[in-house]
Amino acid sequence: MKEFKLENEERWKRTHRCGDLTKKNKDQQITLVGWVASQRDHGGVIFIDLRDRWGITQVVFHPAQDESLIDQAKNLRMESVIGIQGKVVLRPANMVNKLLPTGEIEVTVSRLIVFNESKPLPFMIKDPCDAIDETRFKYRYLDLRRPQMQKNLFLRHRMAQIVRRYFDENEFVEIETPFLMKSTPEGARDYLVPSRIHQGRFYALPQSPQTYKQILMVSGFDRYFQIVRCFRDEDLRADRQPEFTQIDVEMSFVDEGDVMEVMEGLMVRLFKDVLGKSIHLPFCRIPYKEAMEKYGTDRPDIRFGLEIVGLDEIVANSGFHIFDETINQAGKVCGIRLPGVGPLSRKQVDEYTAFVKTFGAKGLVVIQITEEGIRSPIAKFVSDNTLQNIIMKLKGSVGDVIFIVAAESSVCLNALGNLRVQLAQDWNLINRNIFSLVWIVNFPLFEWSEVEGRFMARHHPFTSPKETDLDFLESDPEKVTAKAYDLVLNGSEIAGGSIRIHRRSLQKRLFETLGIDQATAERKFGFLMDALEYGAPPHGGIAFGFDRLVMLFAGEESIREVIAFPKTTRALSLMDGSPSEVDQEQLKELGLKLDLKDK
RNA sequence: GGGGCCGUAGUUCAACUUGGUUAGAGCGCCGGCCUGUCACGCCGGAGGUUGCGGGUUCGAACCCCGUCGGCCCCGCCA
Repeated sequence: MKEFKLENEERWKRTHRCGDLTKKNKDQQITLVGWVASQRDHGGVIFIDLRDRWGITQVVFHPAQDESLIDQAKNLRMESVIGIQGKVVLRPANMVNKLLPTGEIEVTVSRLIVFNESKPLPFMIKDPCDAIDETRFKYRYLDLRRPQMQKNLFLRHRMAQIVRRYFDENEFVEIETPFLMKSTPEGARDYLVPSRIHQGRFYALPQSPQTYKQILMVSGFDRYFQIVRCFRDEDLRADRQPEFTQIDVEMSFVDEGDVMEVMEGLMVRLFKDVLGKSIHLPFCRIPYKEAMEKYGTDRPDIRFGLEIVGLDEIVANSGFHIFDETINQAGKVCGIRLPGVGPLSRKQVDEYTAFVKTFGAKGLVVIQITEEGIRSPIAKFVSDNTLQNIIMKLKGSVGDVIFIVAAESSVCLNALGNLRVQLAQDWNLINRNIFSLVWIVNFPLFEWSEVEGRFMARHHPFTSPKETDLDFLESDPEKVTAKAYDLVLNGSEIAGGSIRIHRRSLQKRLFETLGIDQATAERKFGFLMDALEYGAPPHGGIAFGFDRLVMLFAGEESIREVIAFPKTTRALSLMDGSPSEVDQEQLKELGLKLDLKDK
């Protein structure tokens, strides 16, 4: 590798950026800096595509120029960083590159400096990237040079700015809350941070700034927001990272409708300013119960039909023991109808059966309505009458395929809810041009946890019950509805919030129902309970999953595509190698000893 | 914690089903040619601990077990 000198770098201050030059700049003497995006050596003339954040400009070396310049240009490698000085010239009409904004011109180079040569690359900087994820993550700095990744991060930036402007205009104040906070019992696993000064004690990284923002309401800030990192030590998914970004919002003296209205305004603004789309207000609101029954999930994608239909009455006492048994054990028999694409092959049916089994369903009953008649493995077990009733209830006609799951109620709905989405994808039933925004409301406040053997807060333990349900809090917790709301975009939960409890007495009752004894509640949440006793206003709020929102706006399938430095599904950072072991000295200073699980 | 797919040259893949001579190809890299390309083109060349460890076998990229890593899903994620 040749040495080069960086003499008098001032001279290499750029006059333009790589996306700037057009025929208006004809004959100007200019300086550009950037990366070598491609080098095309024709033996005589040499072309370089010079790239920076703003674009690409073709620069040309002509053989008439001095030898050392040509020699340098010949040896330029991809992704080396260079500066050039030269003259802007018009390209001959038949050489114009219509794909480039700068395609009408090129720069005839008279001077070249190589700021830094690049080694041969592990992969080409191009869209789409042809490297596997593992390689992309290891060389994330190269991956982030790709136009698509830059575009995604610019989009993320723009959305963050719009969010800030919107809330600022509406008199929300952005206040930073601590990253080092108290570990709390409920919820996800905490990331812990050992304290050096107080050995044996730990901070936790926030799962969300929930308690702080409530306390800011007690302090009278009335309207708060923050674009803030949150941390949850749980297993990862395409839409879940251990650290992720939330748009956190809280308001005082509001009810559910007030919070939703402000958020609808934000969504309207984002859709208009980012995507140029108008969306209709107010968003449709679906009660939790209806969402579960019709779509088998609390985050329904309503861009397509395939709604779930209950078949309990029709198949009760049908003589088909799987149906009968399910209903006897208080389970559910439900079906969905896939219109007009049948009949399906044996292989397709097997695949869908395997699919519902991953959600705990024991099997999948398929009824195919064909020109030749009805085909179904259950035809020999149930009466023609029952079969006809099922088809009638689902409004089936020739070419349709009906899928039925019989199982414990939540398993049945969950399996069909997921099958519904899978079918829509497989059979192209989703209109990609539509954005469906729905509020899910009237959530149950509690959920019975088999694992814990107690009721758990479905949202979080500070969520207010509806006043009408207060009497059931102790007697029949499952009946209590929460003042909670989720916002769902195309089947993705992008925000969730609630009106909070603002009186200590009610908060205490809630902890009791959750099986958190008074001492524990006092120890873990005493500061919040205390605050509620000093003039806490009625308040509520919401939090958006910012990464998911950006992902959906970017049309990406994974939030890793909109996070600069993401973790893998094993929560590793392949670029910097975190998490990593630390020196004994560091542990000692913190008063920690390792007691590792045997492998 | 569980299930599925995957790991072969710098890189992306093929060869694995059915074990058998020297593990192939594209891109990149190196050398040569080329004055209008824009993923330039043409000719030639180098480049491999088949993730790692063990087993089966006369013989393993291929079969088996374990392990590490990537992706997707279930559980989990107040």
